[in-house]
Amino acid sequence: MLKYPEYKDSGVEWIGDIPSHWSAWRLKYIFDEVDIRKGDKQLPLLGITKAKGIVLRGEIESRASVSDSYEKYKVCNTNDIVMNKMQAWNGIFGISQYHGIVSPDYAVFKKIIDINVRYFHYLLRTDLYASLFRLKCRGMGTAFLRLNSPDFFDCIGLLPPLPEQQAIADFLDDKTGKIDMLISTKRRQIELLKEQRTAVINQAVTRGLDPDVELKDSGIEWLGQIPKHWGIKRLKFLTTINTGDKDTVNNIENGEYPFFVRSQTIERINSYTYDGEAVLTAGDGVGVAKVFHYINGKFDYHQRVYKFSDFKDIVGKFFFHYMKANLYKEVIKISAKSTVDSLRMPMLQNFVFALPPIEEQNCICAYIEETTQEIDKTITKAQKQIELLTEYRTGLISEAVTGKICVSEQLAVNSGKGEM
DNA sequence: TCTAGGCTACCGCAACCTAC
DNA sequence: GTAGGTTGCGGTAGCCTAGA
Repeated sequence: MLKYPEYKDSGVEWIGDIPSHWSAWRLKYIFDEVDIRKGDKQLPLLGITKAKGIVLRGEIESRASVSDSYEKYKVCNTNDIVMNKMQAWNGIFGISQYHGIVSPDYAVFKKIIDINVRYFHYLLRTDLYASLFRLKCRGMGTAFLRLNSPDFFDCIGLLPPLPEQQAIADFLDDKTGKIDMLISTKRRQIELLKEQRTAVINQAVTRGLDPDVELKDSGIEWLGQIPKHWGIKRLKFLTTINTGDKDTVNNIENGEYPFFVRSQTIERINSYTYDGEAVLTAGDGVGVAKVFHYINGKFDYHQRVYKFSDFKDIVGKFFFHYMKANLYKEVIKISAKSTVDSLRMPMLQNFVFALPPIEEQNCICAYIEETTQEIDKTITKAQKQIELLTEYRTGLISEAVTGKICVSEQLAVNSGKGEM
């Protein structure tokens, strides 16, 4: 990366050196606050996210309520900078691409000198500025951290010559666009790998490993066809079902044994009520038919967690994979919409298993473990690549907007000659 | 007495509301 | 205008109680 030929002390400790031809101005000389309240329901309601900046509220998952009356909502125009006062310390700023309205708790700023707003979009969202805004926030030590407009105006903004602001914004649009595309490709790859993983397990536990095997109708709608030599058995003939007797509060930090509660998180405890091979699943809540654990050893479990153990004619691991792949299909049919659904014991006891001979079950489990291990490795690698790309993106933006790197050779040569 | 159905409390988050 | 209280929502977990 190129450097500028000459740097100077910015005079601001937290900024450090800046290119010698750049300026540092208080934000009050760059922006003014606009507070227009129109109450116009025709205008789109906007929100801000860390990832995307300003977006239509309908496009984001916001749990916040919306007031019946829009009288107090603030109007923002295209190219206005909008700040979520309560989240400014987290880099929640954005340049609006819309003419719309925002929450009364947001602040809307309009430029009062000729600047490139996209440059400031990048600058104000850096970790450097997020840290500064956090220090400036009122209400430290309380639940309410807010950056008020006077404290925002009091901050120093870096001001390269206008053509350079444009060049930095163009450079970052180009680079971050490419990085975002790469990240998006990696995310899609992870999604596909997860789908592949599910499909591999599903196929193996309901059709076996031989693609040419002769099939028969299972007689169960959601199960469809199964290999001709497989049997059908109900769960109650394959395992014993129990529930635990503990509550989540019984967990002990750094306890000796695993403690299975209703969520995916495995707590710790110093007691154990079972020692052996078992499969566990949440008995109610959102984890129903989604949260599964396989264990072979000592553990304890919650009063609303089902334990399946003492397997007969079925291998524990096969039971685990089969339940994880198929139980949800059955639970959906009986569940109410409430978040507190409960597995009905009769449904559970009569849940149908397509059952290969024990030897084949072992082969299927070995195949699943070998195949998913490879898929998991690829997923981990892709996740690591996303982390690295995200870090690179953050670093690149930070270095470009603070002048630590120069975005073009021409700028490096001409620096100092540009004008505001 | 035990199990499990169902209601409710609690928590975190984010925006709205209002007293000062 | 600001600070801090309130509200709504989704998720998690505790409590009460009817029925076996």
